[in-house]
Amino acid sequence: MSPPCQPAFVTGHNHNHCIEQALARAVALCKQRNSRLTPSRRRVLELIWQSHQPLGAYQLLAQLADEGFNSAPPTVYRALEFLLEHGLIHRLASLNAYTGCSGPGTQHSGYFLICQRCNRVQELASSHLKEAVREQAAQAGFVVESEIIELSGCCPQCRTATDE
Amino acid sequence: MSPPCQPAFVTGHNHNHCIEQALARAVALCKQRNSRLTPSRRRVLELIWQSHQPLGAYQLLAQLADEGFNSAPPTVYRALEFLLEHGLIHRLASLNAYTGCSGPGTQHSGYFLICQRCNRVQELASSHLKEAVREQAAQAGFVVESEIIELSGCCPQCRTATDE
DNA sequence: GACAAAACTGTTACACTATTACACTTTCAG
DNA sequence: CTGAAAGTGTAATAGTGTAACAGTTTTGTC
Repeated sequence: MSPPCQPAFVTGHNHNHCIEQALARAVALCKQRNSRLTPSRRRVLELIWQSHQPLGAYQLLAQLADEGFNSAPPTVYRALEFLLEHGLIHRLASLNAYTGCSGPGTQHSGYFLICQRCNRVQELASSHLKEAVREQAAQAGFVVESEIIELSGCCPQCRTATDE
Repeated sequence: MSPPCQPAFVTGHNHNHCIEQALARAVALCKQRNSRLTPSRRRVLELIWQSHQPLGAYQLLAQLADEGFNSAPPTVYRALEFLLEHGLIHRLASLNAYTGCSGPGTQHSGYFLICQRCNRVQELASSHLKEAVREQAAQAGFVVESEIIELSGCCPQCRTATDE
């Protein structure tokens, strides 16, 4: 499997690589699982990967409509459901929006950094953080089944931009 | 100021204490800040504190309507906005619902344990977790301004219940 | 290939969550 | 008392997500 996508908050980040890799991984994963990456599902995934700025369901819907796809809400929600189930995208609860998963295939919760200036999102893969979370929950006798960790703030690029 | 509310996932938890304390703290805080805890604001806070199960805006609205309050959406959203601003409640992004803040006055982000069996929510106040979060973000050059941490799973009481 | 089951898609309608805008009333400081 | 600020009432609407059902395509099996 190809390597994980480059982090969003990296200078010199070539986003075409992200898109290509994300699509290649999705095709491989679906083949491996005998799942069908149909045209509308594939297109939704592509649209989500067009940038690291998460898109809402109705933004996706509008773009699909422009391209001649069916444009009723269930179309996009079904595609999103499929992509979520296969771990190809994540839903950001704080934004009601969807972003590409940077490391599908490996089972993981998403930890997200959300820049409030440029709206880009970067996924963290921190086993350290995961341990801290589980530990705190365990102290309360709680068994964690799913986690939402979304950190909003200012990314390094926007920080240097506002420093000037 | 009275001590923080007892955690939700505690056996022998007397919830009347939670309600009384929450209201007393709210009154004190608003007095101290010259803010007005008007009847509708106060009633919304009470309704939210009726249990540790978070309530949606329209659930609150329905209860207000039953009691003869004005029952248009802005009524409850304004009350929620006020209570959020004063740190008296939290919004759970994963549920679109609102829950009482167990330690208002002290500035803090909320970390939440959400039981998927009984729907009760307990707030964590973990400086350890907070540090881990900031540290991970800092490694990516990111400055955190607000955090959403919501852990869903099974609380200790529901765990022992299902073990039997 | 024929067939039935499963998966996928199209369509309509609707439920739930939240906000805007504007008029009106109450409260409070000077 | 009076003007400004804060709070409330009301109607309309925007944004997000689901339910239900019919029709089509794909897939596995004989």
